[in-house]
Amino acid sequence: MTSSSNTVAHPYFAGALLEWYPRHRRDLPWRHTRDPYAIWLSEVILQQTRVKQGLPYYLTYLKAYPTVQELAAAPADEVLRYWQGLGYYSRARNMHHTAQQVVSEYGGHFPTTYTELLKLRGVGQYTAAAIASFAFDEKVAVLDGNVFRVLSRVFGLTQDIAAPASRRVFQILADQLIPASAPAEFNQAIMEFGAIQCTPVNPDCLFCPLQSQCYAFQHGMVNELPVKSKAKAARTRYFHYLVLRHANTVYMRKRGPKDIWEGLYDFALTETDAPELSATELLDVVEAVGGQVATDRVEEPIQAMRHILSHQKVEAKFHSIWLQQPLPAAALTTSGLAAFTADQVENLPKPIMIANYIDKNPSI
DNA sequence: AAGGCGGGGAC
DNA sequence: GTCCCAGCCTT
Repeated sequence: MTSSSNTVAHPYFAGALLEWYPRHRRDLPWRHTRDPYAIWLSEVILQQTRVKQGLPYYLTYLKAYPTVQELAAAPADEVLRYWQGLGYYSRARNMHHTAQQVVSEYGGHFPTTYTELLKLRGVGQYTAAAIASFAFDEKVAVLDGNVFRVLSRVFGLTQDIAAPASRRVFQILADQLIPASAPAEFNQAIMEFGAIQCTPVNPDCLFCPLQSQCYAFQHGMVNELPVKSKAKAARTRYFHYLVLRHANTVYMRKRGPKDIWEGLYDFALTETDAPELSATELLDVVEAVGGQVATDRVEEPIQAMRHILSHQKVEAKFHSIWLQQPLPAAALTTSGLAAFTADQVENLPKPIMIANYIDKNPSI
């Protein structure tokens, strides 16, 4: 615990935020609804995602699936296809599962309390608090990256915000600060304040309404707070994609669990510990999936792409390979590959790197 | 408690 | 290059 003087709730904190909010808030579509479905949709999309990036996806989903019933009834691949490019794809899979559960077990109506919302898949403490307060006016404080930062600076909390154990301290403080008269407004206000004014870099302290009560500003520690331990370095992986083609089809396969891009489609793949893959090894892989390389079209120029994720760097090489014959049925079962036309490929959910490769090679 | 899981934008 | 974003789930 920190010294008690730092954690005493300031009487003017909520008031200052609630005064600031209506004068600075952005006009965002999910702020015009009390529909728990729409609010849930927006909150799942905005997990670890900036408003600017998530906004078009929100509009897309609400148009494609205006109600939870329509989302529940949609094909899983279609739900995932709309998510393409947004990342953290388990959010889309969990969202689909929860939509079906809300329809089948809750009669199409979302739970109305924090505790019940927390039981839904893909709904954690933040999202449950957001829905409970925004849709049902429950007095429960949200804790997201913005809130951690604002509270850390204003109240001088030096706990590592990356450590799960620190959460308790921030939650207790936030629960003291949130006013019973305006829980939804307070939650919106503190997050918006963090996103617009109390930013991670170059916060606008000069015109900050909390300046006089901000521990970090008064102690010259704005750039020191919040304390956050560094993420460990990303590992590098070497992917060799075999873009197997025959006639007007290309072979793709759905990626499995326990690796990146679960449920998305890419090509036949072999992974190595080093950047290189010899021609012999390449042909071995083609053979392993039951392919016979056409003698006159062994390989087009190899294309290379690099893709950066938070936790991995993927260096991919694409080998375009024309097959003499379609892959035999038995090989398809073993490899998980299936033949798709260009139109079908367009509608498959794909990692952004694969989508980019296809865009650069329109012949597929 | 720690690790896995995306992609983009700001600096 | 680094950091972080309206986090959640699994181990």
